[in-house]
Amino acid sequence: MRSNDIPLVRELDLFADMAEANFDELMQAAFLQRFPPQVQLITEGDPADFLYIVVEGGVELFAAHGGRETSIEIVRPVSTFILAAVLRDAAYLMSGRTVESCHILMVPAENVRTIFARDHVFARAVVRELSGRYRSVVKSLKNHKLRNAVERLANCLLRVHDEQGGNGTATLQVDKRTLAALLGMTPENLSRAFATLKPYGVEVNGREISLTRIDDLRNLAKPTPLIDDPAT
Amino acid sequence: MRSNDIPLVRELDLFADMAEANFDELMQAAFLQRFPPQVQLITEGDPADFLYIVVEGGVELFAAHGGRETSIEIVRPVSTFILAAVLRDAAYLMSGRTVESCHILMVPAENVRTIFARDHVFARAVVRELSGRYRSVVKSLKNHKLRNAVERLANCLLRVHDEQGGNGTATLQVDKRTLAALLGMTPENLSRAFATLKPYGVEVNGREISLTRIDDLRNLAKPTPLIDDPAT
DNA sequence: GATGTTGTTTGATACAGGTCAATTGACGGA
DNA sequence: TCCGTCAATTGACCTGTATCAAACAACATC
Repeated sequence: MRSNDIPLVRELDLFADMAEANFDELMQAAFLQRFPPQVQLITEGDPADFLYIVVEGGVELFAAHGGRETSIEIVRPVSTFILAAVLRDAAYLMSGRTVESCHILMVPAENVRTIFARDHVFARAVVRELSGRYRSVVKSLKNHKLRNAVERLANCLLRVHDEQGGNGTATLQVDKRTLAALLGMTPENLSRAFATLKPYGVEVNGREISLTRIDDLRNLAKPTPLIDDPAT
Repeated sequence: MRSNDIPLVRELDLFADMAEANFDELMQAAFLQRFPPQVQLITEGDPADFLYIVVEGGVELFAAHGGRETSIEIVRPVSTFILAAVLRDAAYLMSGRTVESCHILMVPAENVRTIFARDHVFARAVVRELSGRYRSVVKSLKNHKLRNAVERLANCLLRVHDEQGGNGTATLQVDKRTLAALLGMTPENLSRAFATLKPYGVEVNGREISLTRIDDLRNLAKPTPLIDDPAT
C-alpha cells in the first residue's frame, strides 16, 4: 500500500484503536486499489481470500440464482464487506461489483484472522462492525416482508432525503436499474411506483428527486427506526 | 441458576473455552428458566436487557409493522438470540415468542458486555456466533428475493428431510401457520403450495411429510449451499 | 352423542407485481 | 444533423399471492 494512504485507513473505526504493531502487520500485505465502475470484485461461492473495505465510492452486493438476480445492499465508505465470510473462512454468499469509481482496501483474509485472534481491541471493533451489518440485513428483511413496493420506495426516498440535509430535494446515488434491484422490484415497476407517488409530492427528474409534500409522503411511508434508521 | 444446570450451559460453544472466573461472573446473575409454549419473551423496540440462549425448545423471532406480521427465524438449541442488540446496547429489532416448552438461559446484557470486553476467548466465540447469524439472515434474504413460494417450500422440505436422516419422511417442527409466516406466505397459500408439490412426490399428513420422489423434488427446488446449507 | 374450538383446506375473486413489447428521451459519435 | 445506443417510461397482458368466505377435520368439553 502506498504510504500516504495509510493515515486515511488508520483512522477508520475498525482500526483506529488497535496496537500499532498489529496494524502494521495487517497492512503489510494489504493494498489500496482503484477500480472503475461496474467491475466485479468478488463472486458468490468463491472462498474468502480478502477482506474488502470501501474507502471511496460504492459497491453493490448482489446474488443470483436460477436465472434471477437481486441486490442485497450498497456498501458506502467507510465500511467493510464480507467480513463474516473472512472470519469464518467460508465462501462468499454475495457477489460484489463497483457502482462507480472506487478506492478499495484489500486485506488478506489470513492476516485478518491472525490479528483478530491476537488483538482484542481489534476484535471488539470487528464485533461492532459485524453486529451493525447483522442488524442492517435484518432491517432489510423486515422491509421486504412487511412492506409493498410503493412503501419501500417511499421510505427509501425519505431516508435519502434526510441523509442529504432534508431540504426538499434528494439525489439518487445509484441508477434506477440498480435502485429497482435493491428495492426488490423490476425497473418497470419502479417507474410505476414513482408515478404512484406523484400525488404525494414526489417529482422525478433523472436522479434528482424533489419532495414537495413530505408530511403526506411520511404518512404513507410510515417509517420506523426499527426498519429505516441505519444507525440503531 | 440451579447448579445442576451449569455443566450443560458450560459446554455450549459460546462458553466452552472461556476462563472459569469469567464464566462464573457471567452466570452469577444469569438464570435458566422454563417457559410454556406461546409466551412472548421480548418485544421489538425494547432495550436489550438480556442475552437469551435457547437451551431446549424453540423460539420464533418475528416482527410486525403496519398491521402485518412476519417470522424471521426459528431459533433452536443451542443458539443465542438478539446477541447483536446486546453487544450494541441497542433496541431489539425482533420480538420473540416460544413455539413450544422451552428452557431459556437469560444473561443480563451488562454482564455480557463486561465479560466480552475482558475475555477475548469469549469475544472470539461471540464473533463466531454473530457471523453465523449474519450469514443465516443473508441466506434468508436471498431465499425470499430469488425464489417464489413453491420453491421456498420445496427447499424447506428438503432441508428438514435431510436434517432428520433423509429416509423419505420428515416431521415439521412447527405448525403450518408458523411455517407459512416463516416462508413468507399466508396459510392458505402454503396449503396450495403443498398441493402444487403433490406431483413431485410430497404427501402431507398433519405434520408428517413423506417424500417419494426426492430427485424430482430436488430438480424443482434447485437447492444451493449458498442459500440452503445452514452450516456454511 | 352434541357442541364448540381450532387448524387446515378449498373455492372465488382481487390486486400487486412481473413479463414482453413498443415508445420515448438523452447522449455521443460519425 | 443523423443515427445508434442505452436508460427510462408506458401499455397490454399474465402470473403469483393475498383476501374473503365457506367447508371440513380433529379434538376437547359438556
